[in-house]
Amino acid sequence: MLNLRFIQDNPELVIEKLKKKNFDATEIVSQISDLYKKKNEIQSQADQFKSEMNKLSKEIGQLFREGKQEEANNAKARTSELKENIKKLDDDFAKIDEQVFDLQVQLPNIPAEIVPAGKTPEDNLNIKQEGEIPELGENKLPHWELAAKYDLIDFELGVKLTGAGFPVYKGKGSRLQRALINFFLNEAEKAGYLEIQPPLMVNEDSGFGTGQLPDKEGQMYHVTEDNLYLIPTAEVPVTNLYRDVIVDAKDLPIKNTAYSACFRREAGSYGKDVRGLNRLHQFDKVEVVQVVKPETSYEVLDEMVAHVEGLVQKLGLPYRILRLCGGDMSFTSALTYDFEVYSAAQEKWLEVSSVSNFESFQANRLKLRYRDEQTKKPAIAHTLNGSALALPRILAALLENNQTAEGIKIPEVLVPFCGFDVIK
RNA sequence: GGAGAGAUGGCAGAGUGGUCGAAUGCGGCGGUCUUGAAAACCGUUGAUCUUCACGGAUCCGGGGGUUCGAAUCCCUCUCUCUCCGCCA
Repeated sequence: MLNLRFIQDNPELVIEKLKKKNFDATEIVSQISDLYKKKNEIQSQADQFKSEMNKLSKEIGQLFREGKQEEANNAKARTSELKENIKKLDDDFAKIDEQVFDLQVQLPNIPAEIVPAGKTPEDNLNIKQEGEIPELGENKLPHWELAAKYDLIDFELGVKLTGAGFPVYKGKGSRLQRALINFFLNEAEKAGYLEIQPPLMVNEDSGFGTGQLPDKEGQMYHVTEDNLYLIPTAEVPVTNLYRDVIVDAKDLPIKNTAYSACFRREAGSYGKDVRGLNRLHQFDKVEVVQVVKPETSYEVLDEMVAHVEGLVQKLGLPYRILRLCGGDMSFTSALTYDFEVYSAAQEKWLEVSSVSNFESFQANRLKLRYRDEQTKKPAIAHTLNGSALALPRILAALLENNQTAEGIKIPEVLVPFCGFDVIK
C-alpha cells in the first residue's frame, strides 16, 4: 500500500509512474486527494471540539469535588451540543477514512525506474541466459510420461484423493522432493538465512499484510468454518512475522528462509500448460525473505537474484533471468526478476522463481518499521522475497533434461540428499 | 467438546469512574564514577494523526453503549491461559 502522505504530496508522480503498470490512477489519486483534504478539515474541527469537551469535563469534575453542585450542573448543560457535534464529525471522519482506505488499497506499487514498459510476458526483458540446452533425440519423453515410466509421481491417484493438481509422489519421486527441499534449505542457511517453519494457514490480517487480501481471495483456499486461508506461499506467514513490529536498525537485514507446501486455487487457469507438474494446486517451495533498510533494498535484491542463480547453476539446468515488464509484475512489487529453466522435452521455459523488491509497499500494510539510528524514530522498512526454489517445475526440468537410455541422471549436488545418482 | 480465568507500554505488573498515556520493577538509551568494564547513583525512555512551530487529538485486545467525564461500568466479538474430556 502506498503511503497516503506520499500520494498526497506527489499525485502527478504516482499517476505517471503507474502508467508503466498499465494502471490509470488519475481518478483514484484525485479522489484520494479530495477526501484527504476533507478528512483533515474534519479532524481539526473535531479535535477542537474534543479539546473543549475535555477542558469542560475537567472543570465539571473540579466543581463537583468542591461541592458546587449547581455550577456543575450548569456546565453540564453546555456539553450536549458539543457532544452532538463531535459525534457527527466522528461519523463523517470514519466514513471518509474508510473511503480513502478503499481507494488506497486499489493502487498498485510503483514500479522501479528500470522496469521495462510492456503489457504481456513477451515484453519482459531477458537479461541473462546460461546453460546448455540438451539434445534429447527422438525418444525423449515429457516429464509426466517419465514420472509414470519410473513410478515417481501418480497424478491419477491424486485426482482420486483430492482432485487435479494434487499429485502423489512415490518412492524415488518422493525422495527427490525431500532432497530438493533439504538442498535448498541448506543453501539458504549457508547464505545466512534463518530457517523458519511457519503455519500453513493464516488469518485475514496476515493475508492483508502481504497483499493477498482484499480482492485476491479467489486465489487462496479459504477454510470458511474458521475463516483461515491456506498459504499460497511461505512469504505470507514469514513476512507477517514482522507485522506490527518495530525492529532495531542493528538487527537488519533480517534474513529468513522457509520450506512450505503452497496452495493455489489458480482460478481462471485452464487448458494448455497445466499438464503434469507445470501447474499445481499444491506444491512445495523454499522461500527466502528479507527485511532491510530502504537504502539497501536494491543491493539486497541483486544478492537474492545471485543466490537463486547459484541454485539453478548447481542443479545444472539451463536458465534465463527476466526482468518483468510493468504489465507482468505483481500488484505489490516494485521490481521483479523471474527465473525460468528450460524443460527440454516440452521444449519450453518454465518459471521456477520470482524474486521481488516490494520496497515499502508491504511494510506499510504490515506496519513493519525499524528504529532509525540517527533520528531514533520509527521508519518504514523494505521487504523482499524470492522463491529459492519452487519444486515442481525444477523436478520437471530435471527429469526431462537428464533422461538417458540408462535412466534419469541425478545432479551431483542432490546425491548426498537422496542417496541415488540415477533413476532406473 | 465442557467449565473457569484473563487480555494494560519492549517485558513483568499496579491501577476498578475525574488530577491516568497510565505507579513500580526489569530492559533500552545518556551521564557520573573507573585505565576499561561491572556494580552503584542520576537522568531519560510508547505509537499514530494533525500543525512551519507552539500546541491539539487519538490509542489500556476489536466494536458498540452508559456518563459532563471510562483503562475502570454494561453489551458484544476475537484471542490467550488453566482444569476436565478427546487425541498425533
